[in-house]
Amino acid sequence: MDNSQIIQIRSFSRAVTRRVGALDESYLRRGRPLGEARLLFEIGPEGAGLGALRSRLGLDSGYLSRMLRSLEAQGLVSVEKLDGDARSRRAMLTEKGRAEHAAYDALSDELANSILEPLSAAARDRLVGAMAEVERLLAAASIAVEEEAADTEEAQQCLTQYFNELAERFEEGFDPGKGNATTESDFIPPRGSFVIARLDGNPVGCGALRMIDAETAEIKRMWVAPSARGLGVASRMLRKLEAISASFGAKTVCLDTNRSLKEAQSLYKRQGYDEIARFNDNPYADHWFAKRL
Amino acid sequence: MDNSQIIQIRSFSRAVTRRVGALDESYLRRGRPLGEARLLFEIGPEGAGLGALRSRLGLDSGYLSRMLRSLEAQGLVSVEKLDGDARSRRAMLTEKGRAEHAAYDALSDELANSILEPLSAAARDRLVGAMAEVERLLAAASIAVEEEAADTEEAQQCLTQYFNELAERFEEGFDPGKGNATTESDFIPPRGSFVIARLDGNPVGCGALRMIDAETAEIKRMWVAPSARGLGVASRMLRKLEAISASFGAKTVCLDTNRSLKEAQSLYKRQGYDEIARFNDNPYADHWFAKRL
DNA sequence: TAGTTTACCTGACTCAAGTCAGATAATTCT
DNA sequence: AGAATTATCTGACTTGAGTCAGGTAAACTA
Repeated sequence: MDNSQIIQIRSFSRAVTRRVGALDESYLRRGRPLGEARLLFEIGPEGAGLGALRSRLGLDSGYLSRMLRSLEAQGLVSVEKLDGDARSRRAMLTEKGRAEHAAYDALSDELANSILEPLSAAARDRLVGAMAEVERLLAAASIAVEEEAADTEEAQQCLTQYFNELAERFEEGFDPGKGNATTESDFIPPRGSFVIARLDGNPVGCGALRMIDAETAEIKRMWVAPSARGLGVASRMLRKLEAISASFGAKTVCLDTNRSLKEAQSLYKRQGYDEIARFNDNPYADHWFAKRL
Repeated sequence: MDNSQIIQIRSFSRAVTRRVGALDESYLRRGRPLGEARLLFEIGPEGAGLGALRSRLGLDSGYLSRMLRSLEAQGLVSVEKLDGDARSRRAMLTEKGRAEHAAYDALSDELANSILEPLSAAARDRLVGAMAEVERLLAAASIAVEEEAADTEEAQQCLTQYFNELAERFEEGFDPGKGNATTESDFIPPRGSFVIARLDGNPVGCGALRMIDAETAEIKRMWVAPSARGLGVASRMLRKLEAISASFGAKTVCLDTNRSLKEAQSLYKRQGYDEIARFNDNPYADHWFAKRL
């Protein structure tokens, strides 16, 4: 690993916690413990269930309860029984609580503004652009690719989005039923596998493989959500699927793709796949690739 | 102010404290209170005077003392009388303390590495580049331009660097004495003024003005340290000097510049200065500018 | 040389943050 | 119906972080 990159990251983290970290401390500035301020902020104008608050803020139930009593005593929050379940409760901001919430909001805006204010318009654009880039790439770095079952609701959501996109992009349209001998039951180990890429728990991509014979795996269903493209998610999924194929005994991985999926073709070439002759009768395939593991 | 920029900054700060903030919490991971860990880290392999530690970490003297006793008890730190002054003391890491310091260092590296690891080489470059840009522009945003006396040691250091640079850049060389009727005593209010731009307390630029008659101010000594160029420091100093000029009753601000200082000329034009006829006999001046306030 | 200042230390405190072991009431399971 | 589970609450605790009011010895100042 490039050492100068590590040094830059450490330096960045120091600089940001020093300069932008002040933004967090602004919560403190309204004469309230940080914990209560965060809680007030997290409850928000719409209110929130106590369970959700506990898990989002990572609080002990006793601790949460005590802080809520304190906020109630300050007249900022009311806790009401609501749902069908009379055990679970919901915290809501009172009138005064909403005003307080708005004040924190204004403070945060003000602090963000104080960062922009000294800069020229051009420098502001550059700063905001670079922040967006950092945020996006930090998100990319926290994407995890894991083997999962293909029949869960989330897997199905990925596949639906994948099929919708194919229908939109293929010149000839796309009908999932047509000439498609593969089903999700092919993606169950050890005859196949299914991976999902997740960002903060939410699926942002999927990919599948099935063994077409003892030494050959076929990659299918490679899809990345539009919001996560350009971050290397596809190649990470591909590498994961190749590793799984190898563990199933595959010596070769092959796949097909449509002429309209240009990015996919260049990805496969970049990852060491060579174009080969047609090896199946998929009516939507125009190019066929293979790679020896 | 552009609201989408403020939203981006707030979103950035949330993302960064969540993802990189973990880097700070790594200090906690060695089963030691954060305060002690920070202190250990700040003492560093070379050791540090207690006064320096107090000011750098912003600690109460009693608090520091207690933490040092605790680190001593753990065998990580020794505190010795050293300098001439037998009251002041110096904290040094023991052998064990240095090992602990190195362990924190390795932990930070590891965390930085864990951010890079999932990314492709191209994405790493982009992330690190964007981090450098953010860091640089956050620094720029924290630069403060203030009116100060021109005869302090720091002001003199700025001017020395300014003159050295002129000597390097002017084709004809530069001799501060030659044809230079202006001295620092001209930069004392209300006949003149001097501003210094500081980043974290360190001077990174200066500029001066003197009134050449009741309604005309002249800008002199505009200089920005190479490390702080391209961040809009010069235009901020210029605006500050114009505001001061106006408060002294000036209706017009004028200045001269050498043909080799291209950035300066474009800055003045950008800021609304028009080129005018020669108004002084400065042998190093090739262009003359003026702006009505 | 006596008084003041400085650099550090000690003890006694406060307050925030968080943990843990039950208690209580509603709900679900058998 | 009775037992187990769940969502929340209460009380008793620990630990960290930090403040404040002195105290001591060395160094400076008039």
